[in-house]
Formats: sequence, structure tokens, C-alpha cells
Amino acid sequence: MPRSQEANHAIREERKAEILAAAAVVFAHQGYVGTRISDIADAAKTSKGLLYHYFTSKEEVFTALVERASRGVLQLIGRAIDLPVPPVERLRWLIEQELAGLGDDPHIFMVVLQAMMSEAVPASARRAAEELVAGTQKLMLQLVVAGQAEGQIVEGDPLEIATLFGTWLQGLAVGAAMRPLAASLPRAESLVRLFVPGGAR
Amino acid sequence: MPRSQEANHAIREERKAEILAAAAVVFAHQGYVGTRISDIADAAKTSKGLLYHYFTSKEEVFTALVERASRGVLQLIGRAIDLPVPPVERLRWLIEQELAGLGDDPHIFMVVLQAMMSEAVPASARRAAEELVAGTQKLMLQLVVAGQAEGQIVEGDPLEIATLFGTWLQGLAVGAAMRPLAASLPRAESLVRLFVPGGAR
Amino acid sequence: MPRSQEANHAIREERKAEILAAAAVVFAHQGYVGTRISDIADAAKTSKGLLYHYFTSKEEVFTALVERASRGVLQLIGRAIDLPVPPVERLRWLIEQELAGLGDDPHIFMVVLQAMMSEAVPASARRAAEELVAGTQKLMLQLVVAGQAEGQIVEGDPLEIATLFGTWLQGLAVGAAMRPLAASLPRAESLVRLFVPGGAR
Amino acid sequence: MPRSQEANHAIREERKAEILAAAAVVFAHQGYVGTRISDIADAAKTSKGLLYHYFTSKEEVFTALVERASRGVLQLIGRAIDLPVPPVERLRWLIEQELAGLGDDPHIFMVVLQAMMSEAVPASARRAAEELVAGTQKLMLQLVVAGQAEGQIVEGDPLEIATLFGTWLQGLAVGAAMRPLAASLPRAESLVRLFVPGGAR
DNA sequence: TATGAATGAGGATTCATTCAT
DNA sequence: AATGAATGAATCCTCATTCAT
Repeated sequence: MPRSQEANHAIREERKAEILAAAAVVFAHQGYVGTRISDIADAAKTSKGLLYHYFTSKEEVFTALVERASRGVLQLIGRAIDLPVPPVERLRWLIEQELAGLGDDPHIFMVVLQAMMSEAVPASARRAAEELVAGTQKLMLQLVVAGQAEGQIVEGDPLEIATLFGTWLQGLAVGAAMRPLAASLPRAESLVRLFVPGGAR
Repeated sequence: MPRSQEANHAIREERKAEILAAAAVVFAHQGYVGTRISDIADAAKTSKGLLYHYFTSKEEVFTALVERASRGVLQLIGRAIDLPVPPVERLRWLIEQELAGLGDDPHIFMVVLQAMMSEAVPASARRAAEELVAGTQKLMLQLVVAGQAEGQIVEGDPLEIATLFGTWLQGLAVGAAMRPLAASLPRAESLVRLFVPGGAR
Repeated sequence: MPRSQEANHAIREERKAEILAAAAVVFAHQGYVGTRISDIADAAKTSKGLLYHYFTSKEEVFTALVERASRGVLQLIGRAIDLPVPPVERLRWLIEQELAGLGDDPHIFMVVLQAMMSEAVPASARRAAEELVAGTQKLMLQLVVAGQAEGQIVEGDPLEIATLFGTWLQGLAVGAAMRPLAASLPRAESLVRLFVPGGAR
Repeated sequence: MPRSQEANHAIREERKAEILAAAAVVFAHQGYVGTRISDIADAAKTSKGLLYHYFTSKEEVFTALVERASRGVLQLIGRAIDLPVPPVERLRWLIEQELAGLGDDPHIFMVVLQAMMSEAVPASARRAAEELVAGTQKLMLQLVVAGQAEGQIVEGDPLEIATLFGTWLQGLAVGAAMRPLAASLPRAESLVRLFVPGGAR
């Protein structure tokens, strides 16, 4: 008797999730080109064959990770913007969420970073990463402008301030990739201070 | 005949430098694993065969780049420390130099970044990158402690502040990899402000 | 209970026949090596797993097809020889039957052709095909010799004439593979004429 | 000192020809899918790597063979048509040439046959084979019509007669693939007789 | 009987490196 | 010094076959 449809579906989804989780770790450490399919399969405790049962190629695995991350971050920023609290609180919440994400799963950040930085990744992944960058900038800009309007965020070119924030986050991701994580993550407060008037003293 | 020997040696070094410069660009864009020897040879307008007259392997080319960069940065920081000016001025000078370097040749930064971030690079390159990180931290620490002693640098754990600075630089390198550089490089002043008491206002 | 046993057996045979019919089409189009077990399963509207309940391997499926065809053709020629009519009428009947078979199911011919032509098929299938070739030649020879004895078939080396016939049939099978069949099948009469004295005018 | 341009070019062309010749034999015996790149490399006494130095893929090797053969046959028929002799002599010459070609190198015919018959070959090869079929038919038609006009070729639908000829040739190619060749090739005369009025007696 | 998840051996392709010229 | 032909180990991907359900 065959397995039921739902049982199969459940197995599929579970396996795909396992493979993606394992892939994120390996890609983060070894890069897209430097990662062998067998590395992923080993990390996910499956076989190469099964991996290809669920994904059509290494490209697809990588792209799936980047797209997932991209969607997640853009949603997060979207939610921050809609938060019914003062701008600076939205910023604080956003930073807290991002730092938490970085702490929970630093690998996915590294994967996105590669998609942004390297030409040796699937074109589809690059595209997803570019959308993320563009989207982030646009949403962050809104946040900064709103904050400045209420005098809660330092003055200056909003674009520059938004970029500043992005740069910092990228640096953090890199740092996180190199060190035992917990140790190097700053408190959200340290970052917030950089953006509120008179914050650093 | 010694003349010719020297001349030969000079030519040889010049050629190696050309190859390294070309390699930095390609490695920066495609990563260590994603770069073919033939890519480097093409970029340097030589043949694969000739490249192997100058370097024994792809590993050696990559490692040479990282070591050269590492030596350069450590020297720079060393010079900053020895500068006969107040601590904050040393910091400012250092930041200016680093930003200038980033602007002049962003590729070498990218290469170092990879050596720090990826496990899929030659062990010798990783070692060089780790020395750079450790050395930077140590020297920066001296600078911060001296600055704090004179009240010119914000209070707080010196290690944290030094790390903050490193993080920023890494983020900048990443940003530089993604964007036309000029646009995204901040003025040195913006960075300095973050470290001097009451800087951000 | 024997009833059920028989019923089961009948169902089984029916299912096997369905699978073989589907397999013939796919093998004909894509060749032995180029056909996946899953292609056959899809064409037969079953699952790979079930297919393996009926056949132990891809080899077995292919060989079964060739053996079945081989048996069929040899029987056909045998019946032609035993036909109580003049030799040329036996030849005509045989050609009509073969052309009809080619029209009804061109795929099995293609499969046999592959078994004869390619080394990349199971040895058992090659053997069956070779038996078919040898058997056909032997039986055709009898037919030709008998026809010549009665002056109803053109003179000349009987072996050459028998081979001529075989060659033609192979060419037809190839042609059938390439074109909408009906268009390219000649009338039996056209072939017969080639073998009776004064046939082509 | 590097090899001279011409020397390199000569080496290239020679190697390519060797590889193609070897590939024709292997493809003929094992089919496109059934042939491993290493089979070709072994037969050509080179390495897999070198093969990929000259051809980008297995597809390209196969297609090169089919295109070359296609061009050759179409030229041959073209020359037959332009021959300043009576139609039947042109036909005889053509048949002699084709049989000679089949005798000299039967493998290339088999390769073309596969390109025509199988769906499991590169699309580019199929296209070349289709052009060959269409071109042959067109040119043969001219020949037959001219021959009929002078009463030197049997009456009847010219298309049918042209097809008949093609079918025969295909059958011969198949036969040639299966047997020691010399033995099974008919004399040109035997084929010509089939097409001239009163030929078979 | 029926399904499709799971495995791994096999085959196409790439590329660092060597070497004859 | 200079070139690119030549090699083969390493890696992606496919698919026959097995097996739990």
C-alpha cells in the first residue's frame, strides 16, 4: 500500500527543510563554488541522490536560500514600518529583530552576503539579493525620513544614514562568520545610539 | 653580467606584480574557488604556462595577495601608533589612509575578506588573514586605550570599541564590492565622530 | 481458490502486456540506453515500483520485447512455408503479413532493429535478435529455393535474394520510424514484383 | 619558445579528425547515449580532457559527424545531377559512389541513421539529418523525373520511386552495420536494374 | 498490489598542472 | 621567456534499483 498523500508531502517538506538548513551552514563556510553537493548531503545526513530528488541543482538550493532570506528580511522591515510606535522605537525593534536573527542563524546572512558580493553565484540568486538590497534601502529610507521628521533620528542625508545602517549590518554578518557569535554581537542599544541625536557620548 | 641579472630580477618582479594585480581583481569578483588560472592569465594578458613560471600554484597567487595586504595594513597601523600627534589625530589619519586604500584598490580588501570568511581558501592565506585580524585588534587596542587615557576617545570596553571599528571596515569592504565605490565611501569625519565623545549630534 | 489464482495470473499477464506495449513505444523512440525506467512507467501509467513487480530489470523488459517479436516473426515465416499455395503466393502472403504488422505496430520492429544494430543492449536481447536474423534467412532461403524450382522467383543466388528481402524490410522499418507510416508503406505488390521474373517493367 | 601558429593549427586539425573518426566508429556501435566520452577518447587514443579541448560536448562531436555526412551526401547527389551523361548513368554513378562510401566507412551512415531514427540525440543532429532526408528526396526526385522523361527509369509516381531508393539504402546501411561488410554489399548493377524498365528478369 | 522515498554507482564536464616545443 | 596541447582527478548530476509503508 502506498504511503498517503499527506504523509509523502510531510516527508518531502521536512527533508527539504533539513537540506536547506544544512546547505546554509555549508554554503556559509565554504561559499557557493567551494561547496560540494556531497558536502550538503553529508551535512543533511542524506544522499546526493535524494538531494536531487528535491532540488534540481546546486543552483536551485542556493537560490532558494537567498530568496527565502530576502523575503524574510523585507517582511521584517515592512512590519517595522507599520509598527504603531514612534520612529525610533521602530528602528530599535528592527535592529533587535535583525540581531536576533543574526544570532539565531548567522549562516543565512553569509549566504546572502555571497549572493551580493560574488559573481560566481547563480544569476537567480544575484537577482534575489539585489532585490533585497534595493528593497531594504527603500524601506529604511522611509523609516529614517519619518524619524527625522519627528526629530528622533540624527539629521543628514537620509540615504547616507540608511546606507550607514546597512553597512554596519553587513560588517556584523562578516564578523559573525568569523568568530564565536554570541561574543561579538553588540547590544541593539549600541547601534540605536548611533542614530539618535546626541546618542554617542 | 650582474647588471643583466639584476635587470632580469626587476623584470621578473614587475611581471609578478602585474599578475598579482590582475589576480586581485578576478579573485575579488569570483572568489578563490570560482576563479580559474586561465581567468587570471587572461586578465594579466599572459598564458597559463607563463603564469606557472612565476607562481607555483593558484594557492601561491592567492596567498601572496593576502600576505601582501596583511603586511601593508599592519605597517599602516604601526605607523599610525608611532605618529607624533594626539591619539584622535592618529585615529583620523588611520581612517583616512584606510579609506584611501579602499578607494584606490577595493579588490585587495575583498580578497582579504574572503580569506577571513571562507574555509575554501588555502590554509596559508587563512593564516595570513588571521594574523591580520589579531594584529589589527592588538594595535587598535593600543590606540583606543591611549585615546581614552587622554579623554579623546569614548569610554567603554576598549576591546568592544576596537571591534566596532573593525566591523565597520568590513562592512565598507562589502559595500564597496557591491556599488560604484565613490558613492558609498563615507568621509573619514563621519567615522571619527563615532569614536569621539559627543561626536554624533 | 484455484479460480482466484488463475484470475490473478490472468491479470498479471494482462498488466505485463500493457507495460510491454508501452515500453515498445518508448524504446522505439529513445533507444534502450536512452529510455528510463520511469519513462516506461509513465507511459504505462504505473509506478516504477510496480513495474519492478512484473519485471526484474530494464534488461528483462527489453529482452522480453525482442524475444516476443522474434518468436512472432519466425512463426509467421513458418506458417508461410506451410501454406498450401504456390511459392509466389506464399511470398506474397508473407509480405502482406509483415507489412500489416509494420503498419499495426511499427515500434516493435524498431526495437528489434536496435537489438540487431547496437552493442549497447542486453546480451540476451542481442542473442534473440541474432536468432531472428539467422532463422529468417534460413526460412526465406527455403521459400526462395522452392519458388525458383517452380520458376516463380527470379534466378540468382538464393542467399542473395533472401538477403535482399531482409534488407528491404529493415529499410522499411527505419523509414517507418521517421515518417507518418501510412504514407511510406509500399503495397505488397510492389515488393513481390521485384522477386518474380519480369516483375519490374 | 612557443610552437608556431601553423604547427598548432595543424595539430588541432589532426587531432580533431582523429577524434571524429574514432567517434564515428564508437557511436555507430553503441549509439549516442550508449557511448561514453571515455570510449571515444580511448578509441582515439587521447584523454577525455583533450577531447573537451577540441569539442565542447558529446553533443557537438555527434552533431559534427552528422553535419559532415549530410553535407557530403548532398554534394554527391548534386554532382550526380550535374553529370553530363544520360539519367540512368547518373543514377548508376550515384549508386556506385554511395556503395563505395558505405564500404569505405559504414560507420558514418549508422550515425546518420541514428540521428534520423532516435529522439535521444542532440536536436542539432536531428535537424542536420532532417535536412539530409529532405534534400536527398528533392534531388533524387529531379533525377527520377529526368530519367522518366527519357524513358530510362521505370514509370510510376516519381516520389514513390525516390523513396524506394532511399529505403533500400537505409536497409543496406543497417545490414552493413550487422555483418562483415564486403560480403553483404550488393553490386551497383543489382540496384540499377530495379529502376530501369525491364531490369529484373 | 501500489507508491515514491532513498541510495550510490556511473558518466559528462571542468580545470589545475605539466611539458614539449 | 612563452605558448597551448595534454592529462586525469575531482565534481555535478542521472538513473536503475531497493524498500518501507
